[in-house]
This record gives sequence, C-alpha cells and structure tokens, in this order.
Amino acid sequence: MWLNYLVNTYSFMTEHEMNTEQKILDAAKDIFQHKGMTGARMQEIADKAGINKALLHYYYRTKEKLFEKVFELAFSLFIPKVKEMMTSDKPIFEKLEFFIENYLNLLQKHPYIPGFIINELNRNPKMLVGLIEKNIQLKEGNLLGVIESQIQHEVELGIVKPISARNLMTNVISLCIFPIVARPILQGVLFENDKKEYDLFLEQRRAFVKEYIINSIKV
Amino acid sequence: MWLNYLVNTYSFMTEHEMNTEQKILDAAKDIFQHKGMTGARMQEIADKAGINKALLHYYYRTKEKLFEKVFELAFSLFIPKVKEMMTSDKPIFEKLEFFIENYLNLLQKHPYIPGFIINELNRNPKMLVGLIEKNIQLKEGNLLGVIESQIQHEVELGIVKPISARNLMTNVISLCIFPIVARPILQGVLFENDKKEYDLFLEQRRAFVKEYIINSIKV
DNA sequence: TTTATCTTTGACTAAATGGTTAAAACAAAT
DNA sequence: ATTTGTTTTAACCATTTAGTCAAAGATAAA
Repeated sequence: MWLNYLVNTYSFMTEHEMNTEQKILDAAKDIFQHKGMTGARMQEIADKAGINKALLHYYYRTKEKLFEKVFELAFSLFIPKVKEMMTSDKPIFEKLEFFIENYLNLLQKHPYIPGFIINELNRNPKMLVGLIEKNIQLKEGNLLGVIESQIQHEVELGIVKPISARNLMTNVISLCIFPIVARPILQGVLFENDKKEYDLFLEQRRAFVKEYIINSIKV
Repeated sequence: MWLNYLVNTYSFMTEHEMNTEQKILDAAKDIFQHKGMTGARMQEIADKAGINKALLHYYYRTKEKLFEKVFELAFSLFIPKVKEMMTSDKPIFEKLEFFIENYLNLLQKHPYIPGFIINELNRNPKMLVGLIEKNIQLKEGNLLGVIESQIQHEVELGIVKPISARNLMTNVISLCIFPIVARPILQGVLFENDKKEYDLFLEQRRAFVKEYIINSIKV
C-alpha cells in the first residue's frame, strides 16, 4: 500500500484492512509488554500480527529496533503526561486532583506499561539517556522548579504545609502506580487473590488517594 | 563433600572453600535478579559460580528448578517479614515506625529483590499459589484482621483516624518499595540521573516516610 | 590397596531462535 | 500488456542455548 504513510489512525478500519506496520506494532506491543525484551519471540509476534516472520524483519530490521520503537511509544505515552499535567496553572490542590484522576485513568487503560518500562529500564538504564530530554524539555518550564515555587508560594499564603516537590511527586506517583505494578502480590496477600475484589479496591482507591495526598499537605 | 548438608552458613569461609551448592545459589541469585528468568543464561550462571555448566544440571536439574529455588529464597526473605513486623503487640504508631525502619533496611540490603519478584510474578502469576500459604500462615493471626481491629480499637480511643487496613498497608508498602523499584526513572526525571543525589534522597526519605504515614492517620 | 560412592569435566546433541535470501504475488504507471 | 517498484512468503542458515553422557577425579570406607 503506497499510501501507508498517510494513515496515522485506524479506528475506522477493520482488523483485516489495517496496515501491516500497525498490525506489527500492536502485536509487538502486546508481546513485549507481557514477556519483556528477552522473553518475547519474533515468531510469536509475527503469529499475533498474522504475518510471516520475514516480514517482521522487512519492516523492522532487528528485534532490537522493533523493541526500541515499542518502548519509545510506551515511554512517550506515560512520562510526558506527568509534566503536562503538573504544569498547568491551577492551584496545587486542583492540580494534584487533576493529575491523580487522569493518571489513574491512563493506568487503567494501559496497566502493563509502567511495569514494562520499569523492568526494561532496570535491565538497561542506558536507554533512558536520550529518551528523557526527547520527551520532557527540562529547560523551559522546569517541572520541579514550577512545583517547588508553587508550593513555596502557597506555603507563604498559609494554604499548604511545606514539602519538597520531589517527595511530593514521588509519593503521588508511588501511590498511583505501585498498586498496579505490584498487583499480583498485593492481590494475593491482601485479597486472597480475588480479582473482582481487587478491581473494586482500585476503584475505591481513586477517591481515597486524592483525599490522602491532599490531606497530607493541607495546613 | 559428604558433609555439605551440615553447612548452612559460610560467613567464615573464603570464597574458595565455599561449597558448590552455595556458590551456585549465589551466582544464580545474582544473574536471575538482574536479568530475569528469560534473560538469564545457564552458562553465565556457571561462569559466575566458577564451575562447569554440566555441574549446574547435576545440582539443579533444570533452569526452571534452579529459578524456582532462587525465587522462593527471595520471596521468603521479603514477604513474611511484612506479617512478622506487623503482628507484634505494639501500638499502631510504633508498629508502623518499626516496620518502615526495618523494611527500608531490608530494601537497602537487597534493592533488586522486589523488582525481581514483581516482574516474575507478572510473567507467571501462578507461582504465587503455593507460595503465599507456605510463607504466611493466614489462619492463625490473620494479618489484616489484626491490623483492622487494632485500628478500630485505637480509633475508638481517639488516637487514630479511621482507615482501612488494606489501604494503609498498600500505602506503606508503596511508599517504601516504589522509589527503589522505579529507581532508574525517578532518578532520571527527578534528579537528572545523579546517583549520589538519589542515594541521599532515599536516605532522607527514611524519616520523611515515617512521619508522613504517621501524620496521615494521627487524629 | 582396592572398592564404592560422590563430584566435576569436556564434548556433544537437539531444539529454538534471530536473521537472510531468492523468488513469487501484487499494485501502479506507461 | 509490459514494465517497474513494493510487499509477502517459504525455505534456509548460523548461532545460541538448555540439557545429556561417558569418563575422569576425588573421597571415604573396607
């Protein structure tokens, strides 16, 4: 199909007429995110995409390159959102509520991505190097700086308790992501492995986490 | 060596006279925890243990069996501690401080284990089935029940704010483990990848987390 | 010293796996 | 219809990898 490059969405296409490149990416995403770089098999990805293994190498010459593409897509879906959501000009409480709400939505839609990112970065931390500046322009609108001075400002107004931006961000992200990433063990230990119960727990935690974070810095 | 089975510690031995089985376990632990089941190579483990690959199969017939052993050791080092530390008969505040203090120590000593456990459980959640009851006798001294009723009791005394035991445990564990598990990304985004700074951050967070958790439930 | 048992090794095998190639199928342009 | 360029496939290759085996070394007992 010589106009593949014009197609950047496929919601209106049926599975069958979806272009090959996209089918490959979808399949690769699925396999890589569940089995990791080392656990994934090119044959399995080809099968899932419904194509020949050779065709995989025709589009993405090596497993490495295909993996990098998938990783980058996952990364750019999750990491820039943090900055994007935290640098609006709402007051800090609203900002936090907005962030938690939206990040939990994102996590619900892509529950395997954070674990995938964490795991692969642990395997090969060098991948991070180019990726951060590519996805977060730290220069203008420095994330930490913005939050830091916003907190300081609202501390002076007597609205929030003092807290370092790094600790605050770490807490928020930990409380949002960890229950998803560590689902198997938490579900096992705290819920006798009852999937439904854990889903309900996560649902109820949405409001809980918001309140918990807000209360912890409300003066 | 016919008295291998008598040796269960080796702190007094030099690397050289350490028995083979232990050398294998140490090497396997290292490789598996850094590369995961699928990324690890039997040859690499053999090399690290300073033995022949065939000897690996002599002691642990398959990669699977060796992995299971390593996983079980890691699991039993981390999971039962939760119960052990939370079921003492201290008041809740002391209990939480004690837990956080000790769990952070454990994490500092074995920073790769939680990521290892989480990742492998994600790959194969079935592993959990036997492991939980083997490591935590849920029957007597039910962990959640104990905490739950302790909270309720202290709520009635007007000492703590009401909170579900599951949410409290999830918060504590998330705040302790996540900054270790997600170290590469947090260090990258929040600390411009400065390792020393991140170590310092973790060090300072020890007191911070304790205070944060306590304050969040102090009435 | 001999014998029996346990430990270790080098050499090997079968299967899996990432990657290649040459040719076929297809689509568009002339 | 022919040509030209692109997409897809079946068959193949080289390497890696878990696992085996027979024989050699070591160790304690007889």
